[in-house]
Amino acid sequence: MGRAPCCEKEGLRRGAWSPEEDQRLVAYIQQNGHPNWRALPRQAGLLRCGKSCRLRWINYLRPDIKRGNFSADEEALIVRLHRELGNRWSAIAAQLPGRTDNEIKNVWHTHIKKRLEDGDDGEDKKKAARKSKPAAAAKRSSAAKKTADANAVDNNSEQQQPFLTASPGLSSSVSSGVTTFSTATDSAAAVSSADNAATTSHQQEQEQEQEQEQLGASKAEMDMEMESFISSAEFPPIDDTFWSSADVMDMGLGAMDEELGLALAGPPSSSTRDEDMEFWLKMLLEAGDMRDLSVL
DNA sequence: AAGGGGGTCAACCGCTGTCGT
DNA sequence: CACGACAGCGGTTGACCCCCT
Repeated sequence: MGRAPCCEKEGLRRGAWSPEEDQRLVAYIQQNGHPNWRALPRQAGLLRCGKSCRLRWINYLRPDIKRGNFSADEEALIVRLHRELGNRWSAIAAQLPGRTDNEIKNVWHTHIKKRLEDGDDGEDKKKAARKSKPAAAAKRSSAAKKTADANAVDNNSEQQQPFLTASPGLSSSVSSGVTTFSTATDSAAAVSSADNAATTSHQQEQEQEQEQEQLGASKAEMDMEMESFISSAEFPPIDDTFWSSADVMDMGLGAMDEELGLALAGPPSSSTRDEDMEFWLKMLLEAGDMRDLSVL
């Protein structure tokens, strides 16, 4: 039926977003929401395609975005959900509060998939040692720099900075304050994944139970660690309107745990990424899931 | 010290699903 | 019912950065 191009290409900016553009977009959405992505860039005074604005907001600027490395539990959950849902990244993302489909997709292709394909312990550890610290840290700091730049642009409106780019401490395996941002999409995805879960075979359930037992289920321990971390961490200032508008205060860490659900059996309370990696590798090997996963 | 190779991530592209008219 | 507009999704790409040789 001949679709019109998503936007007129002429005169529209492409590529990396500047701090000014970020601020403009955030300020506009903060004030007006995003009832119409197509019209948004024009109304916000941005020379961007509506899709580009949407993507930028969803994947980077949204106030509830959780940045930093994925914890071992998150990766485990991704593996499990991917086994159940396939490449339905948005559905998977719906089960991981604060994570975006794009991010999960990236992590899958760059970390998890390779690890599962390799199944090579020694090589893995070598890679993990290389990746987990410097590279990842560099990337994070790069993102952080961007935020810093944005902050520098408008120091006066600092308290309005919605960006939740991870502070250095947030790059650890422990997640930052996690909230959910309930959207129609998320709900739909949650419903679809729930449907999917309902069709999960009894055998899979048994496997999951066994896996949970094997994982040691130190959930309470993890909760304590999480709370401890959050209470000690310093978060960037966030405008209250974001929290209220996003309805995020309704959901605390307990709710997050519920959302992650039984699928989440936390690792031993490891505080470093390397330890997470070791846990993860061990878990995969011991859980006997590698047979299934290697097919992927 | 410098260049190449590989890893990572943000952003783009094109397709599909949904909803309103 | 047909059509168009829009949002959302998944695959892919390109730029950037670090490590290794």
